Amino acid sequence: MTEQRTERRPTRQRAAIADALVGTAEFRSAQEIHAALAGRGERVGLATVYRNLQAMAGDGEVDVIRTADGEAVYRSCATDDHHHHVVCRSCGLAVEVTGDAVERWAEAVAAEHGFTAVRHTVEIDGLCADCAARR
Amino acid sequence: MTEQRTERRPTRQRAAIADALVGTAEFRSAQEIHAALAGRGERVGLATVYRNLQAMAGDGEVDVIRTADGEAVYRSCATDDHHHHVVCRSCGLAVEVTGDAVERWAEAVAAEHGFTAVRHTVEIDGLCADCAARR
DNA sequence: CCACGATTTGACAACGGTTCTCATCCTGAA
DNA sequence: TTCAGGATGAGAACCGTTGTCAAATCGTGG
Ligand SMILES: [Zn+2]
Ligand SMILES: [Zn+2]
Ligand SMILES: [Zn+2]
Ligand SMILES: [Zn+2]
Repeated sequence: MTEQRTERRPTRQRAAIADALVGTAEFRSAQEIHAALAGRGERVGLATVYRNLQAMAGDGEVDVIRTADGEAVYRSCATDDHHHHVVCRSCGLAVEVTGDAVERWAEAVAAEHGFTAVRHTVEIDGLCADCAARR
Repeated sequence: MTEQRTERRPTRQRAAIADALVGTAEFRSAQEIHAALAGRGERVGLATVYRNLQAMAGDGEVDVIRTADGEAVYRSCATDDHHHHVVCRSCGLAVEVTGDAVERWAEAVAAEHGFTAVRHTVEIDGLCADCAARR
């Protein structure tokens, strides 16, 4: 359960990928990040992007969720603490939210059925105010 | 927001697929279902399994969730009402759960940030009592 | 400053799940 | 029964992701 911060070596590529993630409020796929880096002149292999992204996700440096069609999208979190997201279906805008209520509910309902080592994923999506207005 | 029950034609294949889903408490992938049907002598094309499965999911007849590696797995729900699942990471056992607390929380936290047309997915996973004991 | 073992990278092949294509088969309605 | 259009199946196509392995890179000890 304890996140073991695997010792990893700092490289230009890793920094570039991390850079591409900061500042963007939306979730981005590995391929989008790869393209963004390429367009910016940063030469980074696609496999490297995938490798680093999942390494970062494993270390909890970034959040990763699955789109409806199964694609993995990443986002650098503002906080290290456990949290969830409300994502706009139209523009991708994502805000981070927390809620003890859900956390406790998840834990309780699982325990109630004899489950242990419980984890959970909660994703909320809708239309942000801007996109709703632009209708 | 209202699920429009698309008029679909009844076929032998559709029935077979629906059959393969009832009785099993675990989530199964399209390919597993296809294999199960084949082994049972039911000849159904893989594409057809995919098509029907997503059609049923669209109509809310079955639940669909994504495994960690992005594979879509389906399960016929015992109830038509909105609910969630607690799934065993080891054996796949799934129990259906509901909770007004989460529903309200999701709605509230989304509205709080200006989001509308809100939806959500909540998946809880852990080790069921049996699997935990079998350690 | 340099040599060396361990990591990391990158180009490309391979993979696996899902979707597309389209000729053929069925179904419900007339 | 006939007919128009939805449904099916076999296989190719798609596409995100992972594997391969030689070459480049990094930290370290000398
Ligand atoms: Zn938006
Ligand atoms: Zn949580
Ligand atoms: Zn179990
Ligand atoms: Zn719910």
